[in-house]
Amino acid sequence: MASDGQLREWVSDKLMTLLGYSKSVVVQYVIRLAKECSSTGDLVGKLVEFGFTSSTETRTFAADIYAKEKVAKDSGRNVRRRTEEDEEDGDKSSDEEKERIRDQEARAQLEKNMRERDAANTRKLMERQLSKEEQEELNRRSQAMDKNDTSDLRKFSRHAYLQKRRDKKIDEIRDELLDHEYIFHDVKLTEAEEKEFKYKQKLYNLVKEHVESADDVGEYKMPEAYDMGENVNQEKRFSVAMQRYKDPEAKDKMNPFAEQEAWEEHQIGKSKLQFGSKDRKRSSDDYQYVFEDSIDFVKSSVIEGTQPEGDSDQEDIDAKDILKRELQDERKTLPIYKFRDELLKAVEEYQVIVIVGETGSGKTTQIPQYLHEAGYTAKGKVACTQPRRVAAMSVAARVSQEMGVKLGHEVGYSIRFEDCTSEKTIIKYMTDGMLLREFLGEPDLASYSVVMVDEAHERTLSTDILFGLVKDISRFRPDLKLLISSATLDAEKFSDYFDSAPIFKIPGRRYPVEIHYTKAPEADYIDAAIVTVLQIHVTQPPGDILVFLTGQEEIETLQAKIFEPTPEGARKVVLATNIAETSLTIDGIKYVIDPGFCKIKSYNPRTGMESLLINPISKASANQRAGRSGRTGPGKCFRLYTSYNYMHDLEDNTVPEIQRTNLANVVLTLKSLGIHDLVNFDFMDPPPSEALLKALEQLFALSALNSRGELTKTGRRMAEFPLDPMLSKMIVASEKYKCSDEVISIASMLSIGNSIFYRPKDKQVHADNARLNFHTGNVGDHIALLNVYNSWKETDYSTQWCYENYIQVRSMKRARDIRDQLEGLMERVEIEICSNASDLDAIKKAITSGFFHHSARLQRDGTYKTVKNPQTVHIHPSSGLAEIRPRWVVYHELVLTTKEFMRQVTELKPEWLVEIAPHYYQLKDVDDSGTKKLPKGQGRAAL
DNA sequence: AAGTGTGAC
Repeated sequence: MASDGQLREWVSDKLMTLLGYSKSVVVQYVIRLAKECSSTGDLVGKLVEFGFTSSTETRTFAADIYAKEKVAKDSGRNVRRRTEEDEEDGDKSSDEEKERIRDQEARAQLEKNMRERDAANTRKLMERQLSKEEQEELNRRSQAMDKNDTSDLRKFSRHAYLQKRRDKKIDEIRDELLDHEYIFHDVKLTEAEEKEFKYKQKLYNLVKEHVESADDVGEYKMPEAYDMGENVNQEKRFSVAMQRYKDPEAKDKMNPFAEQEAWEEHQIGKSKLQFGSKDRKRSSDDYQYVFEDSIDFVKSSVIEGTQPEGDSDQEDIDAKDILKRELQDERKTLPIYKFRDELLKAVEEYQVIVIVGETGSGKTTQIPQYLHEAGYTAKGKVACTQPRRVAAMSVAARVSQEMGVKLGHEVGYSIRFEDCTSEKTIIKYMTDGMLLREFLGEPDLASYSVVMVDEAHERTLSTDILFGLVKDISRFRPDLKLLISSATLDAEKFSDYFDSAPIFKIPGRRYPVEIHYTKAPEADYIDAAIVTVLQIHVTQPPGDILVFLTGQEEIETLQAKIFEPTPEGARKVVLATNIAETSLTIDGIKYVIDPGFCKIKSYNPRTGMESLLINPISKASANQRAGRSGRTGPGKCFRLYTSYNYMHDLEDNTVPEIQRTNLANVVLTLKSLGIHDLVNFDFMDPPPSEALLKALEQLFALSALNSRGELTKTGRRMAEFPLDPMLSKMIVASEKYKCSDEVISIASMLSIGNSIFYRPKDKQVHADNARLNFHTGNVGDHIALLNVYNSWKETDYSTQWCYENYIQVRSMKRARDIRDQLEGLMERVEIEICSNASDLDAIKKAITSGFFHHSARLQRDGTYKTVKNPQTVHIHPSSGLAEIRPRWVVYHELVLTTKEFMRQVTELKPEWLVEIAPHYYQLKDVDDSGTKKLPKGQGRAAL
């Protein structure tokens, strides 16, 4: 054992440089010191005397030792023994005992602190008026205390414990290393020992580095929630939507929609929960995993950037203080400005022009203004369609600013539920679906002089139909100018479709993107993605990573608050679905990882079944993804497939939606526009004729079309509703059953989809119970939805009520919007709104009038068989009737997931089918005589 | 006893 003098020297030489505490040798020594001291402060003084600096660490150290000394009575051991015993179980348990005592102390202290704070808050409350949020927080806290709910406290102390434990473990390693150095510094080690020592040293340095930087900037920190309250603030809403114009570098974008909050919180909660457990499971072998299993990438190509020369990237503007003149100057810096005159000349010369404008070229904001300046608005409005609502809004807002007019006056936008236009409006941004609706009221678009179909390459259902329609009217309206704007890849195709229309190219502002492919195909793309993320992290310069996955299940740990700025020096990894392909832009992304898959919905016209399956993406999609890395600087895209795969296995373009969807609604729309010959309608990519026939057949059965395929009065009324024809028919039929009030509520709820109820993983039982409340009496899922809507209405559309019943507020608000719209349309089709809530059969008959195609009958084996086009199906387990299994059911939709499921199911009396749809069902279809051998209680007698 | 790609009217 070293003398005190030696020890002192050793400590100052070795330990002080490392600012250590709890080194076992020193612990031993200091414990002796501590015994002589009467307080922590006293001990600190002694330590400083001894050679420690008077730092926070020293004070913490002193407090730690002092407390330990009070608890532990064992102080007589020498250095080596103690280190050895540390590894023994017996000592561990006593350590744990100490931890527990400390844990308890910490909890008691915290509880005390919280009570004190609570009391202080109460005093404050009496002194001043608190804000609503503060009051809520206070209430919540005091409630938690009242209920003696110590879960928060436990969490807190557990957290503190883990933190301490981590520090302790790090110290242990360091102690070992120091001991090693101290004892063996002049002893020759075996190779294995040497290796072990080196490994521990490396480990310690890594961990230390990590811990030190994590306290500062090394880790991504969850930002605080962005709270906007109940009422949507227009100014804020637009300020967010227009962020990209204000500051292309801005990284703190915020969530524009208040109602999104609850849902997001729920989602974040889910991901947090799962993150913990996943992390634990893997942590043991992660370290080696990274280095052993790396993926070889081949840099294969570079997508060239496009940066017009002399282009100062000054999009930085602040809407409030900047003069209009400066806005005008800025317009001139856009790549498109140089092509202004050329473009206007082309528009004058040709009726249809295909514009290839890359991102950032300014086409969407500038072209309509150029057209206005050139006088086209004198002859009629300029329409510009967008596939997304937010785009229509934000672009309109920007343009109105540039033109110095109020939004909604000369420049406006029109989207569902929101018409921000007036008689003055000459430039109108709108969603493509909205223009399609306008066709119904104005089949020649007489009030427009120019129609610009933007983002045409996205090939949404609406744009595809618009193509056919605008091409058609352009023949008898030579004064109507058409601009089709698209991405590079399929410009030729658009040109061909529009009778060889000239292609006008405008460069954008894009940085080059390096494309890397894997050398060999990867077996598991999720694993490959993880490895690639780590590889990028270790080998590549700073920049955030975007990973494209197919679904929520894969994402799980999605960081919902991706819009927050990345702390300096940290790297952010964003896991997203293809929502990040088009719908939102995340700044700071430098690396994209593209596993090459996405989920695609497809429709089988033969069975009428929809399915959502994982498919390989298209080349266009892959390039779109790659492009996401080159927005703010040169980027890199890592494709988790080989270049051979890319060249030979991927399709050029994603199959357009029109070829993989139920066309009933499309056909009804076209028919109501007077287009009879659908088979010869000029689709850019014609849908399968089978799908068209199926749609026609369906509409005929719904009596929307007569036997000659002409629109009937019912059909005309149905076309007024922006709904699936079966839902429209249900509404039209509700007139007869005098229950239109209930039926439009049901229709609104059904058209939301299956996002009404939610089941947090930790509260599934509660959520299921809450849901069952709406099913009282086994009324069926449709009536249950009605119950949900009406209950929500009774609570005056309460958000709190939604939380209590595990219902998504966002979906409910949407349902209310839709219902309001439907209510307005009822007047147009002259259906009186009348309520008949007590007669459930009447409501069910109205439902059956729309959905009689979707009937199924129970089989002996407990499965169901659809009545027409027999196929085996099952009631979806989320249905209230899943266990009841009525003999006859009508269902809303059929989805193929793990099985063929009927979603939203209601019991049906078979005679209704013959009564309501005699042209579709004969008595023999609903005859039960062939099923005599059914078990008791399910036989004929049940009828 | 299950499963939520993305839009739009």
